[in-house]
Amino acid sequence: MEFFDKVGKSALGSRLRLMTAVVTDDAAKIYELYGVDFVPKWFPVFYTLAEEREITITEIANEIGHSQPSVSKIIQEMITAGLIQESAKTDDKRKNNVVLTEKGTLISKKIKQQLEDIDLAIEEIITESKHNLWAALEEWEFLLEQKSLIKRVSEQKKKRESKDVEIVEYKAEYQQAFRELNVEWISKYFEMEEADYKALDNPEDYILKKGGKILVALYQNEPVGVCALIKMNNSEYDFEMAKMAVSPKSQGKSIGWLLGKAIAEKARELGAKKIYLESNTILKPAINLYYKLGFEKVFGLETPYKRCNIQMELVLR
Amino acid sequence: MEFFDKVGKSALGSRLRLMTAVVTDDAAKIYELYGVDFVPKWFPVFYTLAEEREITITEIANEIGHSQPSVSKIIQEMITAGLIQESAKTDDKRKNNVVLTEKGTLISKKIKQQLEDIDLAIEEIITESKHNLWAALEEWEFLLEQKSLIKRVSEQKKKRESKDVEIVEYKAEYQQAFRELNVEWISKYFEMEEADYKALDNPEDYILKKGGKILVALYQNEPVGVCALIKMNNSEYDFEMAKMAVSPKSQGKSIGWLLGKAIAEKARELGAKKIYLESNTILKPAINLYYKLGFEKVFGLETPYKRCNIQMELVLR
DNA sequence: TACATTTGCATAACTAGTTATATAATTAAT
DNA sequence: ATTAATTATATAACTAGTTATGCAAATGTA
Repeated sequence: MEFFDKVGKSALGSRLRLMTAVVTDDAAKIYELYGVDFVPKWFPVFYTLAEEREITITEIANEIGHSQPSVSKIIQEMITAGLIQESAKTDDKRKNNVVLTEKGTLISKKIKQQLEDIDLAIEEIITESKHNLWAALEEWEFLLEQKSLIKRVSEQKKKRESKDVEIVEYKAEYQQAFRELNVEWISKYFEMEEADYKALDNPEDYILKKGGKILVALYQNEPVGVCALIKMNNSEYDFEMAKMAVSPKSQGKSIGWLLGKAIAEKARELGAKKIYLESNTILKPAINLYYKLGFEKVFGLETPYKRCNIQMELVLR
Repeated sequence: MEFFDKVGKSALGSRLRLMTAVVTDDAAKIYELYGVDFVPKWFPVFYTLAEEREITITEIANEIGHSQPSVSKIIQEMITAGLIQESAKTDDKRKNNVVLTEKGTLISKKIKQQLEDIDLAIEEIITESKHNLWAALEEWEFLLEQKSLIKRVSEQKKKRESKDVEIVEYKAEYQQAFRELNVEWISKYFEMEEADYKALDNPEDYILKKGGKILVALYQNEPVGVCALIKMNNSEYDFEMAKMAVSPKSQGKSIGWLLGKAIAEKARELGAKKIYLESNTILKPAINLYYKLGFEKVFGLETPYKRCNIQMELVLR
């Protein structure tokens, strides 16, 4: 199909579907060729029964990777066709154990030769081809089990989008964004406090002039995240990382991570050995981010904020 | 899936179906991730429209390998969703040309980034894997186009079955089979003639004692095909190949071919340079076989059989 | 030019799967 | 010993495709 060369790999699903149709269409013709009264979709169920003697419907479904209702229907069809029968009931009356009938066993023998021929035919194609479809499917089953396609795509998305994120120094024009982004999350989870208003209304005086820094994350030139480094009066810590806020609309672009990294770098540039932060454990994603950035729990410093119930530090190196 | 290791390659269809399901399930989630109001099955049609501007339903179907009704339904859904519209009718009033709406064009742009991300994610899997699924599918499409799976399987079947065919010399116990197999086809297509009865009722006297030979094809120890080499009174030919008959139930096992080859070999052993045969052109598969065995048309010999309308010879070397 | 054939599309009916849900039997927990 | 939760199955409704078929328009042909 020329189409697939044009579209690219994102049409993998369509390409697989077409190949599946080609193969299963021929499967039906193959049973006809061998004069066996058999429907291709029965095969996985039938095979399992031929191997396992006696087995429940749900067990078959798990074995062959179908849904339970699918197997349930197939079983009914095969009972009608006289290939299988319900076996002597077990003690568990919910279970519907099934076994091959005599006719079923006969067909199973008849089919054996056919399966070998198919095996050889497919083996022949594999020999003719450079890329082994069977082995590729096996590998893909494993790789997608390890990390699903949606996970992989979402990682690509993040990677691409975080490339479009730019971290810049605070300018007066970002004051409104600095205030709004912080007010948004603080008032959502807690209540705005005196110290908040001071810093957010007048970052120039309350943060920058005291020797602090503010960084802004721009996405498509719009400020979508902010974070401040506030000078502390403390022998152990030079700076507190605070007022980190990321617009909910821009989540999933690793903006928090990029801001945190940049702030730590900035603190290092300014000669700090350790930085400090205060937060609250109900902010799970934030706490998670702090751990990822390398922060560790500490105890005992005094704080003007009611909402603080966890304190952390990051040793810079 | 452990199941597939057990079953073997004949479950290729099932394995493909499962992989298709895994991939297309995630496809739906991917559109959700990107906040696009879009159904995965629309994609091939949508892509074609985005590329080709204006195109008919049947053309799309051919392009993407779907059936026409499938595209027809998808088009209807996408019209309802406002992504495409019927374009200014062409002069051919049967045709239903469709184009993207403005909304459609917008989504097409929005989707571009997404497609690139998917492409990269799949590329990543390909890099991680030893066997390239995408390339394998491409190759298989080509190889199955060249020779379908059913064709390949049927060749395997023939190959295997012809191994179980044994060509043996005539014995008295095969007289009944020799007669019946021949009577079956002769009386089906023509009428039994005087010369037939003589040879079939008493091959010992009429064929063997005159220096001829009869070979019998056994399949699972049952006689399923016969062929005679009859001594001729002719300066040019030593033998006539005649009374070849194969049981209709045993067709497709190359029995005719094996008998013919064996008869030619036997004639060579007996010192013949050329052998001769008579037949009728309504027996197309037979004539075909004779050509395959190397026989060529000749003209002019006299024959006792009414049914003869073609004469052939095989030069032995 | 009239009639047969072909083409493009829509619709209906089918297929092989799915998810959602109901029911009965069993097992676990109080 | 009840009651709640879980398990095994069946059934219903849905999905994404297929073939079969009918109709109207266009094309080919005697």
